[in-house]
Amino acid sequence: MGVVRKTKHLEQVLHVFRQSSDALSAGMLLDALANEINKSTVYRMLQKLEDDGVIHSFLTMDQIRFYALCKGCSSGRHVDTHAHFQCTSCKRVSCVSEEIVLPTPGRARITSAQVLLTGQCESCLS
Amino acid sequence: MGVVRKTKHLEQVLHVFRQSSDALSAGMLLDALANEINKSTVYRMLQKLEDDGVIHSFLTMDQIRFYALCKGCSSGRHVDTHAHFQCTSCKRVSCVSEEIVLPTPGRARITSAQVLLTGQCESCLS
DNA sequence: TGTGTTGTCGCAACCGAGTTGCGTTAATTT
DNA sequence: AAATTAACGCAACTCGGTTGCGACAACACA
Repeated sequence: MGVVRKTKHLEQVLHVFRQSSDALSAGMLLDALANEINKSTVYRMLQKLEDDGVIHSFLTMDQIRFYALCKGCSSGRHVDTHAHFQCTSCKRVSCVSEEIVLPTPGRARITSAQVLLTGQCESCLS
Repeated sequence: MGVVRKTKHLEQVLHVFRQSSDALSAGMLLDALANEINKSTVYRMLQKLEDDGVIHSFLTMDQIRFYALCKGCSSGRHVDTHAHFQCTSCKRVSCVSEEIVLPTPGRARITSAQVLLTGQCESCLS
């Protein structure tokens, strides 16, 4: 499965991701595209891009899914133990480059991990 | 603010939490109470209990908020850098006791952190 | 023990992120 | 150029969670 056709809309979405250094939610994408693309189209596209490993997603405290075109992930193996940071003031979400050492509870087999830091970013503090 | 009256419902909810070693979602609580308590009452109670520091909450991969009456948190200071683990098979969520060392991105001020591990638990593996 | 205050409850309607079914449009194959 | 079918738009839907409001009951005080 995955993305098989290069449509105009796909290019637009990828362009928005490349422009932005932050992670984006579906709503932010829709706004950025000035509602040129239908809501369900955007959701379907994000889902496919994630299946293809082009982007990865995670949730913030207010239950909204964010998507990011992360450096480490796109080229080869998937780096999924990096953290994400959301500023409570400006709501922007960014990837934290540092790797994190995570514990393995009992004898469970961990397949994925997500770390979300919340607080105030540098520019909102000043 | 916070909980100021000891109602029958409050006792029931706290009892369910004490019985269970896992974290619970609002839906699970409603089921456990066999719908004796109204949905909005449960949500309002969970919100207040969280404000009071009696329980803490976090999100799982499928965007559902879970609540836990955690050991470290209830007595004195709030330990919020412990992880949570959800089994993809049985959907149960538990607290991971080990503390985690987290990075501080740039000059941001981190106020909270949540770590979610996903995988298969010991009993679902066997 | 009775009465007033007000926190809590149940109900029903609502909100918003995300999903789905289906008929149409357009990218790719031949 | 025609056929195929992935991707699209629309509208209706799902579901976790919220809200406004009138009714009820926990607590304080007499």
